[in-house]
Amino acid sequence: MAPPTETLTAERILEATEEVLRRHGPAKATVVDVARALGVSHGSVYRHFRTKAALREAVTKRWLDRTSEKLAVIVTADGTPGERLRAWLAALFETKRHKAGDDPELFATYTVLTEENGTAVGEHIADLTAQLTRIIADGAGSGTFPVPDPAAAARAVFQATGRFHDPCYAREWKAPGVDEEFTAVVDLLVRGLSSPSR
Amino acid sequence: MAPPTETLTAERILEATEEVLRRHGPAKATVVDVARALGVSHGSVYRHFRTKAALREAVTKRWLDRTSEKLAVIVTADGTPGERLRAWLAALFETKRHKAGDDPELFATYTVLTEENGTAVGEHIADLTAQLTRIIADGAGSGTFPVPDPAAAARAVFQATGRFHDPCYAREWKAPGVDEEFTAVVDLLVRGLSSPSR
DNA sequence: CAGCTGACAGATTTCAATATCTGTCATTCC
DNA sequence: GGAATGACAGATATTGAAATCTGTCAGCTG
Repeated sequence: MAPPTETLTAERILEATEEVLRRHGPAKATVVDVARALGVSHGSVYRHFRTKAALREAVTKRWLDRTSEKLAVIVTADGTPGERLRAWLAALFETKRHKAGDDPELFATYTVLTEENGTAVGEHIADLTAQLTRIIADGAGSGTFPVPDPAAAARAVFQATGRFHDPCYAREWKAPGVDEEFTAVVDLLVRGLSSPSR
Repeated sequence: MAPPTETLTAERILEATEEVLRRHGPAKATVVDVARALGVSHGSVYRHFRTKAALREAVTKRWLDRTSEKLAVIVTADGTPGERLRAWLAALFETKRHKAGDDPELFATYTVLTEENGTAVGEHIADLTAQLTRIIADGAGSGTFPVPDPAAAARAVFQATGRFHDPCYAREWKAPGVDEEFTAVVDLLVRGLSSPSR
């Protein structure tokens, strides 16, 4: 099916793995399937990834990184810290909601993968909170967000908005009124960050 | 095993059901088990609950209501709205964390039950946000919390603190530093509620 | 010789036969 | 007569034997 003449690279294996996951789901996607899709023996896959778990972790990381990269643009964009904070949170919500809504099966698949890969998720969350920290630190510098510890504030904001980005709430993202709820939470948080009484 | 001479009541059945759930877990707890524990035939259980699902829902509701009742006390307690809000949120966290930590298996069991019983959970959440609304409305009346819509603010606060009461985060409640994270989120929210700039 | 293959052992999954459970109801018991 | 029983049909769960998969490695191939 895939051209078997190209050299076998980790990237090509990851590509094929994602395709196999999309087709078969997380429970039935096997290394043999991946090898078959690439027209090679499964032994060759093990040359690039020591175990099936490592392969799944790599493909998970790849998926999470795509989100991080998308959001990174907003961190350094124009606008006040307040605008960027709102834009960043809205983009995070929108991205996740889109992924969950467009291809629910693939999203469910990756949700399973993230559950079995605490490390990759931890790093992803660290990435995202680092981005948030930069925005809030900008606001701390300019006096918009008079917070003593931007990193702690970023963690708090990230956790408080979990309902709008954590996969465990995915099924509620299509309910009517979520957008109002999202706005209400973000407003409350921005107001909290902006409050000078510290 | 249980005295078979007492009259069979819905409450006794619920009691026995909780015990069977504790022993066997959500997957292997059967109506026959419950009947056996009560020393009656399973047909008798069906006289009080139309289906197994109804029985499980009733026992779930009972469990959730125990939490609601505990928290209701704080709503009408002494203290400023700010103090009561913090106390209420802390009690909610503490109660859940205790349940999860003391008897992890029973907690896991009830987590499964709540997942299959959207309705009971919805009502429970409605109960809790109503309690929160009363506290915030008090604050709105006294000027402590100058919010235009206490009910909306209550929903936002409840959702923003999900990480500290939603069972899907239970495994993180024993991590070091959660208390600081809880405090950070609550501080941010209280500051947001207290901010006069509306 | 670097990369790929395919046979292999042990672990895991599938599948179909078997057992148990759910929900009903005619009958029994007090 | 109201409450409980237990046999029953269809649905669901368990089990163990057979099939498949994971991870290794000695040897093949270009």
